[in-house]
Amino acid sequence: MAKYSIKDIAQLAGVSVATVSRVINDNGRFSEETRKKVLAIIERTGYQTNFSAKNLRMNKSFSIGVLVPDISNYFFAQVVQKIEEILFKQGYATIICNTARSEEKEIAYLQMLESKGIDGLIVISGAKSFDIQKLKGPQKIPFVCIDRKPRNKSTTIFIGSNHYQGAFEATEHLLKNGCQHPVIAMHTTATPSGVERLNGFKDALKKNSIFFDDKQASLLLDPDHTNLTDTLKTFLKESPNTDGIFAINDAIAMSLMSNLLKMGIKVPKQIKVIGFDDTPQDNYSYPTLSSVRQDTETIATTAVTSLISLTKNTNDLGKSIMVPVTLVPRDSSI
Amino acid sequence: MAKYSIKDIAQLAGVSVATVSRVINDNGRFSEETRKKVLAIIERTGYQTNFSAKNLRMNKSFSIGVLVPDISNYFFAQVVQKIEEILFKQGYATIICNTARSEEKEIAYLQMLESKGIDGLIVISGAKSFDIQKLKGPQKIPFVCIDRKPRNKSTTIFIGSNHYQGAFEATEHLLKNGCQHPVIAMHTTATPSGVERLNGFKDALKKNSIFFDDKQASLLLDPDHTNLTDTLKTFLKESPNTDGIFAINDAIAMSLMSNLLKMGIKVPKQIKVIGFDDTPQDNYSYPTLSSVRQDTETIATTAVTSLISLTKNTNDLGKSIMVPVTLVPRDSSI
DNA sequence: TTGTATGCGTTATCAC
DNA sequence: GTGATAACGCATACAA
Repeated sequence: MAKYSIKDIAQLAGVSVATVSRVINDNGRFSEETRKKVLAIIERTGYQTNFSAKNLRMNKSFSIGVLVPDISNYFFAQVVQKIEEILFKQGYATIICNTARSEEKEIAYLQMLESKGIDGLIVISGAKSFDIQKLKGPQKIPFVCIDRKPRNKSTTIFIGSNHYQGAFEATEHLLKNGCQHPVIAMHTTATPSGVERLNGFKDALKKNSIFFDDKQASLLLDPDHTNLTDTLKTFLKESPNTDGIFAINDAIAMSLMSNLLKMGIKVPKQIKVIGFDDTPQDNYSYPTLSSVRQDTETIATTAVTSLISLTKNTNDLGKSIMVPVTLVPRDSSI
Repeated sequence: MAKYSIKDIAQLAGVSVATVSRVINDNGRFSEETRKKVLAIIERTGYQTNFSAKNLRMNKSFSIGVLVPDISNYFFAQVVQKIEEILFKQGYATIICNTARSEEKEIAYLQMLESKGIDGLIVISGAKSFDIQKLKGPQKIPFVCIDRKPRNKSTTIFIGSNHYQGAFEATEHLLKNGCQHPVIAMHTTATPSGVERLNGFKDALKKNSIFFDDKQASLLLDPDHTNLTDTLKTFLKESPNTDGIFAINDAIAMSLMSNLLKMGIKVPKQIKVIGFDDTPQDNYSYPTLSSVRQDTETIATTAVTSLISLTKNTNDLGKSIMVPVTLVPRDSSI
């Protein structure tokens, strides 16, 4: 026997397909007796809904797409994992789209997702602003942005950690622990979260009456960490007073810290270091790395909830949601 | 105007739907003139194939499922990323299924994937053997296993790193660098790859005429790393001669190393450490962590190629493919 | 070379 | 409370 269809079930149960459909979806009226009868047959045959047919008929696909720059980044992976978990509970499949930061791939993905008739889209991070107009179809798919600037705010809901707060607290933490010349280490290309973190850093300095010198206090790194050692050495020659580093993420913090140690500079004694993201490795490095933890759980939950609500009504469009972060002090900054 | 259908295109182009379909799929014969005409309309309207309809008709979904225990594990993330990249190039969507090591979730996922009519399945790791019989449908979906033992070998293609070789080389590396009492650190629950690594470790000892004492030479850890510090201390008390640790993955290696340092034990001077997976953090820890690199690129490519070939013919069923690994010595073991 | 007609499995409308 | 049937968009067998 090939796969059972609703028709087969109807036949076996001695009812019509309409009735079977009603029972399956608990939609409309039917007697308790037929309900039991139909359900029994379904159980016995192992009948499964054919989603392609259902999708076609209902113009709904029960799947949502997730656009992410790099799934092997711990923070992204964490968020995607949570998103997927929640979506699955709600009956949605998650189609993962790793754009590898390529605009071209992003467009190609968008096209495919649209063709598949996805019910919604979650866009995570990315340097350029996200433009839903890239979709060809007339009716735009609902989408939410996590740490990614939308081209047009009023077409989406924006969710992100309070990067500003995190950076501010991290910087003040350095100052309180005695740093007089803290610097910020970041990538040359800035995501929205990166910009916010920079602002938090600057404002913490300002509040403590420390002048922010663009050149002296910002250590700019290649995204792929080439020549990191050289860049660091050059920087320290030009900013010899550096006694604290706020790194925009843990990967940068880690690699800087290990380079400092190799150069014979003691962490945290001579230079204190603090990162961002609170990756598990922070506990295992030597010294252990201070960091700022993002609440991935809340971010993911909020994103999914917002998206689902968008599929039902558009009241929340234009909203912006900020998720608090927490400072996690460890040995590298104390 | 709502979304365009093939019917709309036909109308606009002044041909029949059949012709449009033929042009779109380059299937059957049609004149160059009509081809151009139809394509022009498609271009102008932004028409996109409705996959739900296509799937229903062709009984094919152009999407494949990936079952993975934990996407935030670096190795898994890496493999999934590559798989997704290759699949996308071939026109397939990747549905990610994070089982969180739960049997229950796995079954639920399988059901959903089957309902969606996925064309194939890639199963990554997992402690229990994978049983495709969990699927309810009559015709079984083609699938391949990466580092996961299938219940029945002849129903799949198995792909995995040469864990044995990696463990063997890592252990010999420790011995060559002077270790006399190396131990293996691993989780209490063993995946297929874990078992292979243990075998490699044992055989390296045997080859070098070192007796493997189950108790003295294996450091068993909780998968969630609770009480790791205590476990390590107890172990070292009972095996005080320990001068080298082969950790079954980098996370374990890292956390052991940091604990050793905290206890005042010098790495690599007193105890050498080597891990597995070659995560990026290995370069940033202090000391940098020696490891064994898995060739995620080849693993992913092989998995996808095998799966696609399975969808076309079943000749390769039962095959087992082993991907070489490479030793990456760093400071922690020299 | 092109058109007509059918059916894939489902839901929803309408009639009974 | 239940059944018959149209429609979703597409590919294809068969006709022309």
